[in-house]
Amino acid sequence: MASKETQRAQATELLAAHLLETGLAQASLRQLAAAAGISDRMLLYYFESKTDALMAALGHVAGELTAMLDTAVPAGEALAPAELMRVTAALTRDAGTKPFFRLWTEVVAAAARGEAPYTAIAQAIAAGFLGWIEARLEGGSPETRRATAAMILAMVDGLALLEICTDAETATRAGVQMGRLLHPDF
Amino acid sequence: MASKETQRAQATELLAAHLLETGLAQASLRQLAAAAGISDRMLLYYFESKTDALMAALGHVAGELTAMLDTAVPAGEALAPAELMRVTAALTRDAGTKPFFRLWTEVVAAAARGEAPYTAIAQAIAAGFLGWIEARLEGGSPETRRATAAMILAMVDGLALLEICTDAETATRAGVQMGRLLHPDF
DNA sequence: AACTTTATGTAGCGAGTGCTACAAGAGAGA
DNA sequence: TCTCTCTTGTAGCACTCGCTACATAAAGTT
Repeated sequence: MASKETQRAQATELLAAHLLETGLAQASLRQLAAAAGISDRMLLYYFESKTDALMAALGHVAGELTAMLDTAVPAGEALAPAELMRVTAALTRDAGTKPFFRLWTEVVAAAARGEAPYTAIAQAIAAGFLGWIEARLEGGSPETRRATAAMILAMVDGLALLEICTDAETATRAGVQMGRLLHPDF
Repeated sequence: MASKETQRAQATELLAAHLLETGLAQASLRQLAAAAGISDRMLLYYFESKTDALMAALGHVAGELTAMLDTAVPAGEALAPAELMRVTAALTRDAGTKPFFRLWTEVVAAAARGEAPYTAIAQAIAAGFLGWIEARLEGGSPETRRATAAMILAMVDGLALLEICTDAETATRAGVQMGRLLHPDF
């Protein structure tokens, strides 16, 4: 018989996969439990609350995404702003990372609504993203790099939003146009 | 005694004000009714359904915002992409329009979750925004203008999102940095 | 074997959701 | 005045939500 920790870990992975697949809309206690192959009663046995379960699952998701991003652009590399923006924008459109950014958008959206657990989660993940981008920017003062990193994150988020309320092609063209309009050397 | 249409119109205005103030999170049938100063029973007498009421209220909000934007940049003017982006980014940060963009973000967010009424609403409003921007862009082919307009909308949305998951100052700096990195003449 | 701790199922609570059936009051036309 | 339609209140339905009380089964522990 597996221990509580083991089953919690396994449930976390299943929950993460379920969130990536179906989004936050299908995230009631009973739906999450079904996705993890257990009863809602047991979900609340492995986790303190629904919030606890969501935080564990979203943390797991964030870890997966970070690993993917690190593979695409290792920590040692440093790129010019325009170049890094092109790379990150392309990453956003990549089929492998798309579900992640879609889910990320939903988390920020929930934070926008002021739903309690998501506000903290969104801030934590955003801070992680900003750090990731900042570490891969070359040149400039720390302040400039931070501002540029924030700009890149805004653009990536904006493109993800655009894809929601228009269509994939419009978003792609917007990303390409963004690359064109940037100073290539900065 | 006021007619049904009159009371519906008055309720629409009150609902719009309530949505601008409190966001979509406080938009249950009973909460909306309370904001309009009527019973939920009457709300469903003036409107066919909650969806109907929301669409009317959000349509009213969109009309208000369009009027404000038209005042800031009249329909006749045409600006260079970098300049229009600066102007729109500044408009986003303006105290008067801020509640609108905050609500707009929530609507797109709900659309991202696949909540039925919001998907259509978000698409309609986004199309309106794109048209508004496109009409104020100078030069370039229609395709280029459309792509540039989409880019500007993505940027504005991205900055609004950034403000949610970081802070106002970071978002402001990102907007400023965006202006710096753009080709001034395009 | 007796006992304690851990794991799991059953059932349900109280609150909130969008929405509706029913009836009573109000106003207008005959 | 007598209908007849329009307006409004009361009450509640069927559902979902997160969560919990209670009981039992399994597994150590002594």
